[in-house]
Amino acid sequence: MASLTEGNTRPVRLADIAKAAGVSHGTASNVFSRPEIVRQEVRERVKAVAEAMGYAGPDPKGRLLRAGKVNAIGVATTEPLSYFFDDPFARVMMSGISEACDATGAGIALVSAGNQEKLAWNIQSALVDGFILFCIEGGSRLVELTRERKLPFVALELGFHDETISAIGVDNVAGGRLAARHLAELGHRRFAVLSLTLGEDRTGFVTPEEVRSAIYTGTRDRLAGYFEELSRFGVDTTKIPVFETENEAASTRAGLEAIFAGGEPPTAILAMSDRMAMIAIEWLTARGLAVPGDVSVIGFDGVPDAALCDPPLTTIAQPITEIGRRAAHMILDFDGAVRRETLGVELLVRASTGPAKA
Amino acid sequence: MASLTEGNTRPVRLADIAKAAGVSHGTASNVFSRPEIVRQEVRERVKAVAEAMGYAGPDPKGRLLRAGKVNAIGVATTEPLSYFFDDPFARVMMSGISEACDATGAGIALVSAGNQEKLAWNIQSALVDGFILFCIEGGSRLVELTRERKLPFVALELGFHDETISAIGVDNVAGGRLAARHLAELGHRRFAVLSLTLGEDRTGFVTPEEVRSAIYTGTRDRLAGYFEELSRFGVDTTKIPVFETENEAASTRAGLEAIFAGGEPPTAILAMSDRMAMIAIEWLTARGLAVPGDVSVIGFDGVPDAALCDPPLTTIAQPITEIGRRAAHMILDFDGAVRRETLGVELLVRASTGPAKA
DNA sequence: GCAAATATTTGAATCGATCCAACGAAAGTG
DNA sequence: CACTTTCGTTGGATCGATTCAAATATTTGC
Repeated sequence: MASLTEGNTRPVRLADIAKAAGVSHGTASNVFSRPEIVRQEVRERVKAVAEAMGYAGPDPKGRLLRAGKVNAIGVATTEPLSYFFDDPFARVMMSGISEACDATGAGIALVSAGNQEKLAWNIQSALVDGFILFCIEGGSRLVELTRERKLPFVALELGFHDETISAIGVDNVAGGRLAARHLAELGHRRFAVLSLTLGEDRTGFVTPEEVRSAIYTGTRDRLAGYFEELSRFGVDTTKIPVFETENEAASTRAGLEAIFAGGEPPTAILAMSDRMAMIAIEWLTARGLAVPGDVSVIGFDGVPDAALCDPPLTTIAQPITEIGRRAAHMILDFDGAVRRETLGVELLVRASTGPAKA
Repeated sequence: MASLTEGNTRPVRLADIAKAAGVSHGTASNVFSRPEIVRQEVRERVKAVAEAMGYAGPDPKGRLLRAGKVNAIGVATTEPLSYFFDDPFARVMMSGISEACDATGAGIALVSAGNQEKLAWNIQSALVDGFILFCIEGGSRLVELTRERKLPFVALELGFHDETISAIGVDNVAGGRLAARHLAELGHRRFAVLSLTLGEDRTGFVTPEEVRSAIYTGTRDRLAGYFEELSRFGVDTTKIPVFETENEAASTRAGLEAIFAGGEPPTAILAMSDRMAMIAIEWLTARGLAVPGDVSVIGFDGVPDAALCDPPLTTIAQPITEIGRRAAHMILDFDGAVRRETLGVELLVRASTGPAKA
C-alpha cells in the first residue's frame, strides 16, 4: 500500500533507467542522444526499461544546463502579452521574426509584464539566447534590464540615441519628409500633427523646446522630417499644433478635439502611426468632415489594416516584416558586433489624402 | 596581452563572485535570491564584487534545474510559427491565453515545426510547464509526442475521440444545427458544404462513408449538425455536395469551382470556417453572384475580420477568447485531473445570409 | 558575566542531464 | 601469436545555480 500512498512520486531520471538496465549513465544518455553509437541489443534493452518505468525522455532542464543554448529568442515588451496578437504593427513584425526563427528551427518566448518589478524578474529569468525589444513605452528601463543579462539583444526602432546597443529602425526623418511633401504638394498649408510620445507618460500639446529635448528620437525625427519639408514650402512650422497621444483611441480623440477647437482648423493631419490615423478618420467622419474632401489624413507604419479602412489610408510604409526578419537574424547569427541598421520607407498613396480645399 | 587574446572568456559564475568576495556560494546565492537574510555589509560587498566582475546575475539555466518550474506555458502547432500571428482564429485564441498568462505572470513559448522530425525535437526540448495544442493538421502526432513529455497538456478543439486527454472545444453539433436552421428558415433548400478536413492530407468531395469514418470528430460533428437539422426541413442530405478543403484560398476556390460546375447550383453555402466563408464571398462576388442575393454564405468561428468583410459575415461564433483563457488556466492550475470542456456557440446574424431566391 | 535566543554563514548535497578520456573486448593484420 | 584498430562502455567531471542542516557569531535578558 505504500506505493499507493506515495502517489506523488518523483519522476524517473535517466540515472534510474541506467541502474535498472544495468548500464552506466553515460550509456543510458547515449541511447537517447546518440543512439547510433550504442550496440543495438543494449539500446533496445535500455529503451524497454525506460518505457516500462514510464521515463519521459531526457529532461530538457538538465540538458539545457550542459548544452548552454536554449535555442529560443525572447521578444520583450512592457505592454501586456496580448499586445503581440492584438496590435497590427506588432503582428506583422512578429510574422517576420517567426519566419527567421522557423527557418533555423528556433523557438520564440514572449516576455512581458505589467508592473516594473515583474518585468525585471521576467527579463532576468527568461530562458532565451537573446532578446528582441519592442521599445514602446518604458523602453529605456527595458533596455537597461536587458543589458544586465549580458545576452545579445536588438532594440526595434532606434528609439534612444545610444550607439552602444544594436538596433534596427527606419529613416524617420525621410519618412516625415515624404509625408509632409506629399501633403504640401497637394496644396495643403494648414497642418496638425498627432504625435507619438516624446518622453515617458506624457500627453497633450508640445512646445518646440520639448521637441528638442525629446528622449524618443524616433518621434523627434519624424517631427523633424515633417517640419523641415514643410518649411521648404513656406509653412510656418511654429504654428503647427503637435499633440502627443498614447497611440490609442482616448488620447487621440482628445487630441483631435483640441486641434479642431481652434479657430483655423487644419486641412491635413500628419499622424505618426496608422493607428492614430485610422482613429482620426473615424473621428472626422463621425464629425461630418469628409476625408479627404475636408481634411486629408496621412499615417505612418503601413500596417495591413490601413489598406482596408474607409477611405484606404495614405501612409508611410515601413518594411515591417523585413525589420522583424533582420532583428531575428541579428540574434540568431550573433557575432558580438553592435549593429545599427536603418531601413528605408515608402510613400503609399491611397485615398485618405487629396487636394486641399480651395 | 593574454587577457586580450582570451576575448572569448567564459562568463563569470556565482561561484567566482563568492570566491572573490570571500564568502561561501551559499551566501553569494542568498545575496541575489533572498537578500534580506544577508547582513547588509556583506550584501553590499558581494554586490560590488559582482558589479566589478561583470556578473550578469544568477543564470536562469542553473536556477531552473534546481527550481524545476519554468513558469511558462508552451503553445504548439504543426503550422509554421507565423500562424500564431497571421491566422485570425489563432490570434484571438492567443489573446485569451495571453490574458490568463499575464494575470499569473507566466510566459508563453511558441513551439512549432514544419517537418515531423523537428516537431518531435521541438516538443521534446521545449522549456515549459505544460502545453496547449492547436490541433489543426497532423494533430494526432502532435498529441502523441506531447503525451510522451508527461507534462500537463490541453488539446484545443476536442478533435479526437480520446477521453484520456484534456481538451476544450465547442459543441460542434449544436453549431452545425444553428447554421443549418438559420438558412433553412430563410427558405433555402439547395446547399453545399465547404468542409474542414476529415482526415489527414485530404482534399476534394467526400462520400457519406468517408464522413462516418472521419478522424477529426470536430469536422464530423459540424457536418452531422448540418445534416440532422436539414433533414428536419425535408432536405435530402445525401444530395448535398461536401467539399473538403485545406482551409485556405486555393483549395477553397477549387471547391467552389467544383460545386458551381454542377447543373443545380446551391443557393446557400455552409462553410466550416469564417476563412473559407470569406474566400467564398470573394469568389462569388468576383463571379458576379450577389451575396446574399443569389447565394447566402454562413461561416463558423466568429473571428473579428468576419464582421468587417463585405457583406459582413453571418456566422456561428465560438467563445474563442474564453477557450484560450480556460486552456491556459487548465495548465496553470493543473491538478492532475483530465478535464474535457464543451462550450456553447452562438448564431451571429449579419448580412451574408438572406432569403432564398424565389 | 553567562545562558538562551536569534541572526548569519557555511559547505555539502542536489537538480538531470552531457561529455570525454580511459579502458576492455573483439576483430583485423603481418 | 603478438600488435594494432575499431567498437562499446564506463564513470568522473561539469554545467550554474539553490537548499538546508549544522556551525558559528551576535544579541538579549537577567
